[in-house]
Amino acid sequence: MNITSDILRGHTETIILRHLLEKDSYGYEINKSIQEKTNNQFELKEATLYSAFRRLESAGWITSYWGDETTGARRRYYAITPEGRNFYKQNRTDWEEAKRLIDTLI
Amino acid sequence: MNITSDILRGHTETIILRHLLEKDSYGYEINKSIQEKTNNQFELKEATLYSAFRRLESAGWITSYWGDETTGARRRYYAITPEGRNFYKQNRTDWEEAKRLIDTLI
DNA sequence: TATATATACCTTGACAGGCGAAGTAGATAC
DNA sequence: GTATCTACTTCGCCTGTCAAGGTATATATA
Repeated sequence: MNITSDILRGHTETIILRHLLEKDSYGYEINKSIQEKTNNQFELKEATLYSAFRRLESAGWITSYWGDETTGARRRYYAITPEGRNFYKQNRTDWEEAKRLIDTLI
Repeated sequence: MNITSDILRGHTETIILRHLLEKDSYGYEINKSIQEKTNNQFELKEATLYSAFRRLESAGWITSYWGDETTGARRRYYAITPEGRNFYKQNRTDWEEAKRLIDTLI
């Protein structure tokens, strides 16, 4: 199946933050992880992923730094901030509420 | 609470179709019904509602006709088509799948 | 040696749906 | 006579997704 962009919309940031709760990570790894978790049913498009990083960082919910890889491609790591954690929690709550609302309406 | 536009996105059409499964209806009534069902936690904005009608009709999922009110404001009634019913069913299925996916990711 | 593939990031511009704002118009309440 | 409710409509903005294109390093493979 494929989850449509419109249903995905609004969850991208929460999905990223969820991943960063566990550990600092970088775009490529986050996306691979999403694919694995969903048995390749789902992936974030690169442009979507990286534009979400920009939003999250400028909102203060994540910070970033370059990894010190001595070999291979460079990696930009992201870390969640305390504000990011709160934002994540709020999103989780909103999602539970939204699920209930949508379920009563469709 | 307020469900955000981004989470709403993609469900507007399904919500409308759901309502039309029961009976032919018109914009104002559909919106009132949504407000009642959700205890005023949620409403479709008029512009959103009516632009969704346009999409649904041009896609062949609903048809419309003017009511024969002899008093009060005129009403444009909408009826769901067989294709609309199929589309609705598919959307329901997709939603169940999407819920599961999102729940594993956030 | 060339070339394909995987890792890893980035930018630009188009597109689509939600929505604020504004308008029209008849009916009813006060 | 004026406010409120019913009922529909259009215009233009905003925002998130994504297709398409690009850069660069490392490894496998033919």
